[in-house]
Amino acid sequence: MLQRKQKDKRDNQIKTTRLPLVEALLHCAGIYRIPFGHKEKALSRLDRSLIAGLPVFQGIAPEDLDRIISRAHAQRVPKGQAIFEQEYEAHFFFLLLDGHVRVVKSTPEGQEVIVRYISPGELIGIAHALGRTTYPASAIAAADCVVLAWPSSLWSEFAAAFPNFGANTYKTVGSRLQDAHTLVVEMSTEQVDQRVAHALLKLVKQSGKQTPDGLLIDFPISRQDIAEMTGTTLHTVSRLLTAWEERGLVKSGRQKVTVVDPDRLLLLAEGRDQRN
Amino acid sequence: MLQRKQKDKRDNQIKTTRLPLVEALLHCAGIYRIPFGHKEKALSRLDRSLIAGLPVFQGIAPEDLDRIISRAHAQRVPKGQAIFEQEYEAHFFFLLLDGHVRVVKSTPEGQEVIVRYISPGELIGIAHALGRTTYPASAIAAADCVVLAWPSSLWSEFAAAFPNFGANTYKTVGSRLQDAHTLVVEMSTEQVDQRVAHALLKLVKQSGKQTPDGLLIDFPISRQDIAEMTGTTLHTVSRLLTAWEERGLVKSGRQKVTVVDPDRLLLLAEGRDQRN
DNA sequence: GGCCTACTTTGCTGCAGCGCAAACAAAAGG
DNA sequence: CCTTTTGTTTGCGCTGCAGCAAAGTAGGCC
Repeated sequence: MLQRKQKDKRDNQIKTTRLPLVEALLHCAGIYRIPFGHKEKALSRLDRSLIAGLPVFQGIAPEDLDRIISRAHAQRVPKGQAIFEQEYEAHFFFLLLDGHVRVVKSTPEGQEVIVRYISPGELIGIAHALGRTTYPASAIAAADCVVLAWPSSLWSEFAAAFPNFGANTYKTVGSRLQDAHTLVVEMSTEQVDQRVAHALLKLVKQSGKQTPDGLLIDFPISRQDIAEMTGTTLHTVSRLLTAWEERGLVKSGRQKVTVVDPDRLLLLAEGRDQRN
Repeated sequence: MLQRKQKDKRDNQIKTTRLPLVEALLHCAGIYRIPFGHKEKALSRLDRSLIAGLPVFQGIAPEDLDRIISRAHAQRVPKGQAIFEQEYEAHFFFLLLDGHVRVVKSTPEGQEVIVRYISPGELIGIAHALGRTTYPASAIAAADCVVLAWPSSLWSEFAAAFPNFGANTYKTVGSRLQDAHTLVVEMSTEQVDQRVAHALLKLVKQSGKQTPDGLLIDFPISRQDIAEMTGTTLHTVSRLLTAWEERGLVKSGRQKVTVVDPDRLLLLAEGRDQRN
């Protein structure tokens, strides 16, 4: 397909240095705050009752949930930093509380492919649930993030002690497998414009925020990112977006995309577009 | 990428009619045979002791294994027939005992993508382990097959009663997720020739049989099949194979591919090929 | 044996979209 | 405020590969 010469800019991920996990570990107990650069991030509202509502913890008794959460460490990850990196020993698994994360696989040649985006409430780094001891991909904070981290060794312990927890994470793995397969099908059968359209629609579905203009993708995303999701180049993505903007399908700016007309974009994604 | 006009020949899978599951159901007890067209297929050697050696049943007590196997029905599937079809209710899950199966996803437009090949000993149709009630893809016998079939309702029962069974199937799902992700990366970053080379190498690794000429892919596979694995057209695959045959990398005939020089093919797959 | 069907080969044409290059614009940082 | 960095736009040429067409070939089947 393409042969993007290494990763245009964003060379070698200089910014994404490995996180010292010691830093910013706050015990989850009652009300607390994590200082977050200029703004303070109040975690008080992300208490047990809220966490309990997440799909991962569905069907788990409150006291069990307490036991699970009490073993976690909260951690903040500034935009651009790695939560974990491909091929490293998977010492921890994570729950994203706030922010957005992109999961990236790098080829030996240094090209990068964005496998998926993670939204708050989802698990990441569950390498052990896949029967691995190393992370199969890197997780980079697409925006400032807050995560809960557990030592990986606890994963099997939790899964054994709380069958629902195991079942729920496996359900996650299952649906990710299906997503991956649809992606393969898209990559095999669709033209670039359809793939990009599909990618935008997925992003909007996953984290679209209603604005006067339309549905805004709620985290910074560059042309390069979209290119790495769809197996094309940032140039082509740029051209497509400007063309679509002229047609009133989307509206976009620096690291920002708003889908104005999802219906027509869907038509385009499915190749049932009248013009071109 | 491509835009293969529907599925060239092999129109609408006329041959892959749905199987009457009633037919050829033999209870797994002791030594038995399934008549198989011209040749008789002796299943006597596929008895418990052999089945017990499969990864799926690792760590399961012999008496539990008996209980599991006693609830299965053996079934033969002639080449070209579907074991199950996409979108149908997943009433059964299967264990492939003999033969080879291709897992195919069809797009609404009628294009088909081969998601993976299944070898003997692997599970298929485990929709319930993915949290689905319908099959996400079709499974077509690439050669005459023998499968064990269980009603899907038993899956959760087994997983609960025999933790190892559950864990092992989840491990399967996990590794399939990883395979799918590598496939996505390949589709995103590689040229057609690299993708085809990688596909051949995977097939050979999975079911290569040593022959005087080299490693033969041990089931009938057409140019069209390879094209559907790699997101290209049978024409391009044909051209590549003849070119490679001239260079002594492979040897191929009708529905038959032998990899003569896996090392040089790997170089090509990784784009470290000297010429072109 | 001979027909028919399914698979394969090969040439030619066209174009989607990549590679390269260069200018621009908006943040960030000092 | 100015400078630097990082993301975006746009033009142009080139090519990998799909699309089309048509002929050749191997098996299956009667």
